Order: sequence, then structure tokens, then C-alpha cells
Amino acid sequence: MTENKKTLLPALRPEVSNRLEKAVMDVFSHSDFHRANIRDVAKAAGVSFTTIYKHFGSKEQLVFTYVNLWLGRLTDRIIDHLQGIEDLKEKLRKVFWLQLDYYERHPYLGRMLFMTLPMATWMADKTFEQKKMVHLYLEVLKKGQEEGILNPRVRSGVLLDIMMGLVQRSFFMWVQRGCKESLAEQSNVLFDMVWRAISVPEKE
Amino acid sequence: MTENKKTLLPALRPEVSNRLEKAVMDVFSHSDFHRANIRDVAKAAGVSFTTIYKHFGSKEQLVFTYVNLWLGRLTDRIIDHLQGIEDLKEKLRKVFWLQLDYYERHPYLGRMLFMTLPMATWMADKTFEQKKMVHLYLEVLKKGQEEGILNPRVRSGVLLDIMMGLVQRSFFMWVQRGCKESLAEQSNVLFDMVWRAISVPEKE
Amino acid sequence: MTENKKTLLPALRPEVSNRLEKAVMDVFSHSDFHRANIRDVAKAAGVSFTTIYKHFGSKEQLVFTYVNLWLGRLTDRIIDHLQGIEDLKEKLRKVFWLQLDYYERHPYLGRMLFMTLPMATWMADKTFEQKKMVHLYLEVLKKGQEEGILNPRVRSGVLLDIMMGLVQRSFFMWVQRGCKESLAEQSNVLFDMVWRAISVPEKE
Amino acid sequence: MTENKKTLLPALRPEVSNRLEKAVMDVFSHSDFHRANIRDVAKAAGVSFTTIYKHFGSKEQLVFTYVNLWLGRLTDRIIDHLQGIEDLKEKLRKVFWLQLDYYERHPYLGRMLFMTLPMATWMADKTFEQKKMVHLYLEVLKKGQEEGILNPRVRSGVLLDIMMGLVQRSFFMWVQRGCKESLAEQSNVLFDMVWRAISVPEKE
DNA sequence: AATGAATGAGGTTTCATTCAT
DNA sequence: TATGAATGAAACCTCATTCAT
Repeated sequence: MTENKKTLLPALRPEVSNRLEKAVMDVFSHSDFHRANIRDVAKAAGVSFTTIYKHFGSKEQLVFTYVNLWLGRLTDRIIDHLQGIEDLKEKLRKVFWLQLDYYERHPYLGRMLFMTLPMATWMADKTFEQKKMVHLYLEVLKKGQEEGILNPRVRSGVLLDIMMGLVQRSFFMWVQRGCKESLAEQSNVLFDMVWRAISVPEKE
Repeated sequence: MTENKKTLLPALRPEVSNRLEKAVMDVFSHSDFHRANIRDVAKAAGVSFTTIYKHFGSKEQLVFTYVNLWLGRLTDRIIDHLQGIEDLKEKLRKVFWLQLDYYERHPYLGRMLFMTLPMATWMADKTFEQKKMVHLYLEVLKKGQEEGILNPRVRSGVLLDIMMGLVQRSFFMWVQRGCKESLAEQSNVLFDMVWRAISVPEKE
Repeated sequence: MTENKKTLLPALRPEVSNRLEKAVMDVFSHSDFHRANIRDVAKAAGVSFTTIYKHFGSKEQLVFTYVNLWLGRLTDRIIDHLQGIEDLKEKLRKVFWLQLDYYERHPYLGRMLFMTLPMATWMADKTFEQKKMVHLYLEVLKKGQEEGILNPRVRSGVLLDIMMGLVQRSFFMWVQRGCKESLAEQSNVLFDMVWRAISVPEKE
Repeated sequence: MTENKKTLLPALRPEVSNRLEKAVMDVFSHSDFHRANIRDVAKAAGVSFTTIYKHFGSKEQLVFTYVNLWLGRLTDRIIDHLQGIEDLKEKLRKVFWLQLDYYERHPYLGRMLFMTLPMATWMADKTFEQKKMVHLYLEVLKKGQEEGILNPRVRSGVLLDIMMGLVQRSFFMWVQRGCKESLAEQSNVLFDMVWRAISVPEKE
């Protein structure tokens, strides 16, 4: 991780990087990418505009860098929490919950990831952390298919798509409805549906 | 519908409107919103950009207007196709397929809707057609719940989220993988999973 | 001239161009080129910053364009005044006076031309009007040499250098001393010296 | 002189100062002041740019300091060469030649002095060495006027202006024409003209 | 004393949007 | 009504200059 951070965030004093992180959260999660404005970020972070440019090179890279950092933290958290869980279903349930919980507690991340990130560029450019997370899932899902627990007739990617699609859509709708009820609390109900979708029917 | 269109698209000579439609498709589906440029749209459409402003008022409204138009066409098509189908499962299967099929044949719409639209503003502003489509679904889903066919323990919105989440995610991944295999052809496999997720388990 | 102006100054409303002219005078003649700042020019002229860039392309071109315009006016004035003067000496005397007089009444021009213009670029790029003026002089000087009135043993350019060198240096020193005495009033005294320098000695 | 140099050039290891001198020559004589860039100077000199700031305080001071140093060397050379010449005309001829010769052999100095120096600031700030040189000349010229050899009807400054104006203009034109013929070799021809301009006409 | 990082200013570009015709 | 010019904002980029080590 430290390694990773070094690559992503060139030598910025941690204190500065922290202020910048907060500023990016704030500015970019509250308006569409094209309306957010780097000068506001700089002002909010108490960092000079030029410094931001020297370190990130562009408005897009600034956002991408922090989104990657945050996704990295979610990934780390997932890895951490999976330890010691053996049952496949419980693993997936945990992963599903961890995502809803994380996005609920860090709505700026969900907002940016699902609502404001300039996707065309993002997809072309960096999916580092996303890839890591995806690999993590796919391994588990593939094993589940091999063991005859999960539906083997589709690419494991499809199983993932059901989970991820629901996470994204649920978050989006939750925001749309004003973030009222807890997102994470719905995890079990939602996951039960996901599980029925991806698991092999009892006797077929 | 005609009524509706009139509201959406102010008096532009149909020939001009057609050229503009194509231009918007092209320009906005191929790059992120903030990179797409109204002058390019105007040039491609052979209209002066000021004319665009007269009619649409802003870059965002221009895009929103056409996305609404296209979503309206999808909705119309769905309404049309649902005629004469009685079975709930077949209705939903058809709707699911219609979406994948439509986005596959009109990838610019999927690209814009799922990838380049400035969501914060879009959500705040217009979901006309989306709302219409959503109401359409929700009615069907609610009826299904009442009839004991669909899982009654969740808001009907959740059932929708599973479908829509998978549509969006599938489209997104399809683009990501380079639009190789047919999207619509996977409809049945995917829908079977969705159906297991949302229907009431055989004997409970 | 009108022709000329069209080339130099693309369609700017004359009223705007006038305000801009004054602003350039002011801003660029009162500080060194690298300290003068386009945003101040724009503000002083009540023109948008962007408009300046659209029309001139760079800080240098903005200055060069106006300097050329002013030099063009001086050239026009010289051409006008030379009419009807036959005697070579009187022609040159007039030219000499016209320059001192012009720079005295338009010190911003002298300041910019002799003190703040980025010469390396200026020389490489545009000497349109200067060339015109120089040709004007050289013709007269060459004729004087052919007629045996002016020193024939040097390139006519050298004769010019004496005149121009003194004009520039006199202006420079005049500014240095605080623009006290009249510059044009010294014209005759100075010219007599120049004349002795460039004319063929009485009996040699 | 040593005293003087100490004032001008603060304690820099002579080796460093030499490298810096060359770098300043190079960088500032080849482009306009505002395009020349201190980092390039630092790089060329193998010094950190911060060191330059410690010693010179600003880009302008850096240039001014070295120009003064070089002008000082020219002045020293002039003082040296004037020794033992009694005849006024020969003194002035020598001085005139020394300047053309010096600028020809050190074109970077001429370039900087006559073409790239930010004059407004230079004039306001430092003319140390120039003043010294000027005083040197003025003394000689005044004496010539008192002795009835030089035109007594103008300020001695004017006599100087003719010389200096021609030096500057000749250098400038020489550069403009590509530094082809030798500048110093034209000294006599030019000086004869200057002499006619400033001396009292044979019998008047 | 010497250095690299940070800063502020301002040149340069590109746009969305508005104005005037 | 349709258009090109003008505008303001902000991205982008380079530097002189300052700060902190």
C-alpha cells in the first residue's frame, strides 16, 4: 500500500495530502465533474493551485488519483474482513455488505464513482484498484462455480455483474431518495436475492 | 407522444433536428461530457451554435433533451411489445431483452446514459421519460408481488433495481470488453438469474 | 493605409481599437515589457482579455501591432511633409525634425520602440513599417550621394545610422533627464552636426 | 576595482562565478529578457537557482550585475588605452574604436545592453559603470570645447550622444545584417564623420 | 551555504454562454 | 431567425520568487 501510495501520490506532505483529500471529496462529490473547479479545491485545501498541477497534471488525474486511493482502502478492508470466513455464501454476503456499508459511510466515493467520474477517460486510463478488487471477486466466484455451488453456465463475470450492478443501482437510488434509510441495513435482504440469482438452484 | 415531443424539441426544421440528433449522438457518446464541445456538434450538424442555444439553452439541456427523446422511443417500443403478453415472467423477460437489444443497437444512448451524462444535474432536473418507464415497470412488478409471484418482502423498487442494475452493468462491461459478443443474445441467461432473484421461491 | 490597417488589426470596432490603443500606450510604455501585463491592458481598455488574444495571439503581437501602427503614422506624416521640398538638406532637416517632434509628442512610442520592445523577437518578426521608413530615407540619401552632396565613401546605410542613432540616443537621454527641455527645439542644432557628418566637406 | 568587484559580485567561488558569467552571456544574449529563464542559467552554470537568488536577488539584478561587470572591463580597457595619447582627436578616435572593437569581440554584451536589457528598470536602478564611462568621456569632451576644438554651442552631452548613438546603431545594424563584415574595421570611416559633426568647422 | 518544493502571477487556450446585428 | 463576435471562466503551463530543510 505504501508502495502504491508513493506511485499514486508523489511526495506531498501527508498533512497537505489530507487536506487535499478532503477538498477533493467535497468539491467533486457535490457537483458534476465539469462544474467542479480546481481553484476551489486548491482554496479549500489551502494548497496552491500550481502545486496541484505539478503533482497531478490535470483535473481528471486529481480525481482519479483520489478515487483510486479510496477504492484501494475499500479493497484493503475487504481483504481484511474476508480472513477466517470459509463459507462461500458468507464470504459473498460479507463482501456485499462491506460495499454497501463503505459507500454509505463514504457517500462522496459512491457519488464520484457512480455519478461524476468522467467514465470514458477513467476506463481508458486507470482501473488499477478496481482491477484488483475485481480479481479478488472473480477468484472467489470461479471457485464457487467449480465447487458446483454457483451457476456454472455463465462467465464468472456475469455473477459479479449482478452483485456490482445491484450495489451501484442501490447506492444511486439511495442518493436519489435522499439517503434516508440505511443502505447497509438492507444488505441481507438484497444479498438473499443476489444469492438466489447466482447460486445453483437446490435440485435441478 | 407527439404532444410530448413538441415540448421536448422546440420548432426546429425536422431536417435540422435530424442532423442535430446525429451530431449529438456522435459527439457526446464518444467523449466525456466536459470534453465534448458544442461547436463540434454545431459544425457536425451544420447549424450555428447560437441556434442550438436558442433552442436548448445549455449544453446540458441539449444532451438531456435528446437522451429523453431516445429513452422515450425505448419506452414506446416497450409499451408496444408488451401488448398481448399476459404472463408476468414473459413480460419481464421481454422488457429485459428490449433494453439490452435497444442499447446494443443504439450504443450511443447507453454510453451517454451510463457513462457521460452529468448525473447530478440530470437527476435534479429531468427524469421525465425515465420516470415514465419506471412507472411502467413498477406497476407490473407490484402486480406480481400482489399475485404472490414476486418476492413481496421488498419494495418493488428493489426488484427493479436488480433488473436495471444488471442492464446497466452488463452494458458497461460489454463496452469495456469492446462490444464483441451480442448483448441481446445473453438476455435469456441473464434474465433467468434475475428471475430467480425476484420471484418467490418455489415452495416456501 | 486603410488597407494596411486591415491587415494589422482585424475587425475590431474602431471605438474598441481606440481604447485598446490607449491602454497599450499606457501600460507598455510605463514599464518593461515583462512587467506589463495583458490583464491590465484589457481592464484599462474595457475589452475582454479573450478578445485581445483572439485578435493578437500574444503579448508580443499586441505590442508589435500597435508600434507598427504608430510607426506607420509617423511614416505617413513624413511622406506628407516632404512634399514640395526640393533641397536635399532641407528634406533631411525636415525628416530629422519630424522624428524628434513625433517622439516628443508621442513619448510612449519612443519609450516602447527604444526601451521596452523585446528586440530579438521584434527584429525577427516584423519590421514592416520600419522597413518602409528606412527605404524612404535610403532613397533620398543615395540620391544625395549620387549628386555629390553626401559622403559617397560609405554605404548609404551608414549615413542613416548617424541620423537614427542620434534620434534614438537623444530621445533616450531626454527621457533619462526627465523630459524637461523640448526635444524638437534642439532639432536644428543637432541636425547641423549631423549634416556636417554626412555631407561632403566643402572643399576636399 | 577589486573593491568594486566585491560589491558587485558577492562571495561566489570564482569558479562558480565564471560558469555563471558564461551562462548569463549565453542565455540572456540569445533571447529577449522575458523569454530567458533563470533555471536555464542555473542549469548551464551548474548552480542551483536558489543560490543565484541568494546572491543576486532577482533576475534583473543578475543581468545588471554582469552587464556592469562587463562595462567595467570596457571602461578599464579604455582608461588603459588612453594613457599616453595627448591629441584630443586621437583620444576620441581611440575611444570610438575601443567600443566597436569591444562589442564586436563581446557581442553578447552589445546584445544585452542594446537589445534585451529591461531599460526602464535598468535606468532607474543602476548605471554605475555607465556613469563612470560617461564621466570619462564628458571630461574629455568638455576640455575639447574649452580649447575651441569641439563645437562649444551644445551641451557636451550632445557631442557624446552623437558618438554613442552611432556606436549603438552601428552595432544593432551589424547584428541585424548577420555580423558579417568587421565592425571595428569601419571605425575610422565612421569616426571621421563623427569628428566632422562634433569638431569646430575649420574656418568659421 | 545549497537545495528542491511550494507559491503566485500571469501567459496561453479553450469553451460555454451572451450580445448585437 | 440565424449568425459571428465578444465575454468570462477556468484549464493549462511556465516562471520568478520564496520557504523550509
